[in-house]
Amino acid sequence: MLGTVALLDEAGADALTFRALAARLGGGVGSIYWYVGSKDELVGRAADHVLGEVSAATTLPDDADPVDNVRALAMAVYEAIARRRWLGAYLMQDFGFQPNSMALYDRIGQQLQRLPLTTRQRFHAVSAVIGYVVGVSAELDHGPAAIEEMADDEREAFLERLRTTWRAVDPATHPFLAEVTEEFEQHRDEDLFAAGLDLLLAGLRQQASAAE
Amino acid sequence: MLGTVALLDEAGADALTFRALAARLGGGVGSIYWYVGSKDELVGRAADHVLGEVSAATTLPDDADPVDNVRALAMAVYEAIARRRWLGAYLMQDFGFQPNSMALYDRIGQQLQRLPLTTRQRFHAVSAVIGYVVGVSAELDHGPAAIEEMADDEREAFLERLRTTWRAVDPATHPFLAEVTEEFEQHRDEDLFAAGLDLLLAGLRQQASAAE
DNA sequence: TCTATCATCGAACCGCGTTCGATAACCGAA
DNA sequence: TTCGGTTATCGAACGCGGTTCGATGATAGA
Repeated sequence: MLGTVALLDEAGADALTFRALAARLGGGVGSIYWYVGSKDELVGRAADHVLGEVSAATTLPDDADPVDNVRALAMAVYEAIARRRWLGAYLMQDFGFQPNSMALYDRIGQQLQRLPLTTRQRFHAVSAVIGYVVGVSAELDHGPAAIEEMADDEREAFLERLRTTWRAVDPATHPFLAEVTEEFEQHRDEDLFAAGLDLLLAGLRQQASAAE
Repeated sequence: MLGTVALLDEAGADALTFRALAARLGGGVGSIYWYVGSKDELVGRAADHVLGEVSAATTLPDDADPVDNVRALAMAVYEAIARRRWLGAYLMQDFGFQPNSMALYDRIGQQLQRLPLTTRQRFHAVSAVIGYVVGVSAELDHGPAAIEEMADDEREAFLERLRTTWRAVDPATHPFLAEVTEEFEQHRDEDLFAAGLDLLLAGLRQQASAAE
């Protein structure tokens, strides 16, 4: 009955208590502990499960540019985390310890094996990409990113407070904040993520081409 | 008495319960709530406080390369989070909402204002750097990074289990993992972080030079 | 039919953040 | 001096959530 995973995944998603989960399954609280040792392990498994799905749903053409393929994978993972915010926190915890996350690690690495890099450079690059993707995506889970879950008036109050804070900064002491205020108010998180990812990948491309 | 901040900061650090904190201060549990509305706010303030110290302790020469200066700031923040792991999680929550984190954001941005970039490019770059730094650093807090806190035998058992897991991967299905196993076992987290940061900054340099 | 493993259950435990009402200590005003 | 109100402190009690535990039923091989 590790359908628990799929259930927690699709149904109530996160913020799900053990008691609620047990009730939904029509089972007892203690039963869950026969299948899993702790809540962390449960959610960790669930996280790895959806990660497997994401990876499986992304096809990487052999004749495509390796870095483009890496980008495709990274964006897919980002979107998955953006859709299910709870993923981020748990991927941070144990990326590299669960089967599907290791598989994904390897899959990105395989793409880089087609580039003229040293083993160390590949190791660093893959770690950087995964660190960036997971880390930045996880930030969505906290702070302002929980905006969608707010009630309308609550959200409006929050945004208003945010705007007030930003407008209150002194252009003399914080010239850069003043410059990008407008950008900040209009930005889409996904574009931000993609732009940073492209910077990272540009650095990687440069490293690869430097070695011919 | 916001010396609470410094106390939680230096003394017990994280994993600190309200009751323990109150006891250490020789005060009552409820007293804390007169100064602060919630635990999140308390730790958030503490986080922003040390971030301010980190920024203040880092001098950026006006005649130095802007990107080098950004790198120096990023490394300083990384080291601070590496030293006090609890920082990462809280910086993720409210970076950009507290004074010192906003100031740091601006400070990085000011460096980029010396480069020939569009406002949007600067906005993306600063966000990417901060996202990378905070996100990747925060990953230290979870998972294997808590190694130092383990008892000796516990740590040894953990490392052994980790090695076993990695050695068990099939080179045929996971060729990349097989290639980097050795690198992984020898790596230092700080080098990993720096390597990824340098890739990101290389991409940024390229973007700047492309615009002359 | 007996027995041992598998599987389930939910009451109870425990630690946590948080709330609350009581209570001083201080201070300007009458 | 006295009084009302703000400032500041306290800790018992609440509610919630993960986890433990012993009991109990199912299932199957001997």
